[in-house]
Amino acid sequence: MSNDRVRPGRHLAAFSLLLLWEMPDHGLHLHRRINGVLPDGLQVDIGNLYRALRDLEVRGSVQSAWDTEGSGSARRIYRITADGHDELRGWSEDISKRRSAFDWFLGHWQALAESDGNVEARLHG
Amino acid sequence: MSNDRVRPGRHLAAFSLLLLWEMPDHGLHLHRRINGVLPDGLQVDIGNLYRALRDLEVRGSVQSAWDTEGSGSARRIYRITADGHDELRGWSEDISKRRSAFDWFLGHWQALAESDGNVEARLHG
DNA sequence: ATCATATATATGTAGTATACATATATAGTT
DNA sequence: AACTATATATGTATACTACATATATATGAT
Repeated sequence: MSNDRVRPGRHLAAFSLLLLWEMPDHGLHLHRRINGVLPDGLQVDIGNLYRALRDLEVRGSVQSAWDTEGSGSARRIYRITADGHDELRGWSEDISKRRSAFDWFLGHWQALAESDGNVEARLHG
Repeated sequence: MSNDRVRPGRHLAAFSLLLLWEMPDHGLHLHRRINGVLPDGLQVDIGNLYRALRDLEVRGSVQSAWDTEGSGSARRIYRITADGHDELRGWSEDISKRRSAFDWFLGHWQALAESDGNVEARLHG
């Protein structure tokens, strides 16, 4: 449970769940929040975010309700569920592993680049 | 250049290039080396590795040659090229960004989990 | 009133990546 | 000759990403 949902690449779901835990939100604003924490080059596509949110709702990890209060177009507000917290725990384990792998990669890349003079050349050249 | 090849998910290419920089190798042995540095749950499929190596060769990032010396079946030995080093530099930038995003994710997840008592419950409960 | 723009939620689709299954050939062992 | 291990692949369904387009409502300008 929780972990059998975790598959490679689906980190849009992970970030969505985490930010919805911090605060329930609607798609477009969540999009700004996600892209606010992601670096350039990893920015999320709004269409894919809407799809990810619907998928999360289908599998019960979030619930949504229309919000017609206030001004502007109606917004669908998403909030995380108990199942969503389970899924999120699975994501944290998955992402922790990936970060370890990336640490290994970057450590070894730097070591090789330095021994090859590449980094020295770019830093001091 | 270098960076326009970097696309999400293709980290098999990144790890292959890095390990081939450390040492030229053939597919099956490279497979063992990659899985040796990757944690459980991120293990690489051998079929996908062979495909990744052919793709790398098509775009000029590695070169291969048959090795019929020694005992056993003939092996196709791959070695990284100058273009491969360029591609690898792009990967290191991409992976560095992803690690930052993962750092943010894990930091915030832990903070939320602690404030929610989840981690405390699992550690001391 | 009407036109343009912004907000908000979607769908269409091509290319790529991943997981899991299967195929083919050669070499070594009994 | 049969069996097993090594080595290199291909087949394929599903999923993810990027980029384009569609639809509806609300707001502001003229």
